[in-house]
Amino acid sequence: MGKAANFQKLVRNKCESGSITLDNALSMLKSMLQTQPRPSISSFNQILGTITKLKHYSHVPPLMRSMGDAGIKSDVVTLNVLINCFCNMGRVDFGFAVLANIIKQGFEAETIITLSTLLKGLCLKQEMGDALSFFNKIVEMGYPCNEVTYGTLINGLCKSGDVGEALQLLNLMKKGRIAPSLRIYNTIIDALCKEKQLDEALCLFKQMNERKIVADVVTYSTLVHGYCGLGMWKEARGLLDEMGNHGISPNVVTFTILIAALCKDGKVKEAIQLFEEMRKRGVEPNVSTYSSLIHASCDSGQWEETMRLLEDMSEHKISANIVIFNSMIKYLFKEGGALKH
DNA sequence: CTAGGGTTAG
Repeated sequence: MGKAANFQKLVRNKCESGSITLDNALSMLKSMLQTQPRPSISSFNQILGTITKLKHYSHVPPLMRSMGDAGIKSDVVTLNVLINCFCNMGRVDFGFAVLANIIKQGFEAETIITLSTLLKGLCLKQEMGDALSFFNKIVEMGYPCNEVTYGTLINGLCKSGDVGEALQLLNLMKKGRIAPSLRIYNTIIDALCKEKQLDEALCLFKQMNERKIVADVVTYSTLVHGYCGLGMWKEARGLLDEMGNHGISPNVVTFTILIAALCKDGKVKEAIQLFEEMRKRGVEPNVSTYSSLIHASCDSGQWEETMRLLEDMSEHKISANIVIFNSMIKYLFKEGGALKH
């Protein structure tokens, strides 16, 4: 293997190690700028991509400027990383300016990645009208939208509260023979549940089965949340058992959804019961689980229970956070509660 | 090497 290929492999291994920090990446890139002969652009891309994954978006544009100063030529991948960073920094407008450069180099099959990235940028800014018309433009110009393109827009619509439009897009992609993935179904089911359109959500759940898409713990947890939101405890509990029959174990989030809902409805006793059940089943609670229980115990004036839960938390090496302290402070200052303790 | 989600607590 040649020296250059070896180097590229070294960079790749380092970036994929999962333990790389921003400083590692920056110093690696810095030394690469001084290396002769120049490492390939893909090695630079790899590092810029890593910095992006670490969410240090604002570092990328100046780094690319110093690469340009050092005479290193960007390729489409480099520019896509740059656009992605601009989008995540809320500067989708800068992203579109870079698009002009890419289009000057001619259209390529992978241009759809650039366009999908920009679509995400518009969604992040909650400019859904612009996002929809940009999507239509992409279609009009004949770019082959793929599952990710649809997924990006569907997620944006769901998060902005427009599930209706999201459902229309789901149908559109089916017409275009693009198979919706599990993540798309999970996104829409979650949005429907939050809008209390449980029937619609269950309809999609059924449709998933027909399409041989296997629901995961997120799908089930989302539906449990939906049932809880309507106070349908029996159904929520039933689904918890049903997922087990499908070989999917409820996790800490699934249990916390149910526990929180029971707490909110004043069913503290049942919540504690479920809390104990999850422990017996080997699922460890997290700070959100405790938060729900502590809030409920404060609300019902059961200070001893609150203290017991706090102790329990510290035994499990979980620190209380601002949410938990808020519940306790609220209790201590209301109705002279602080005087009693 | 570049694009999407990820369900929970006040």
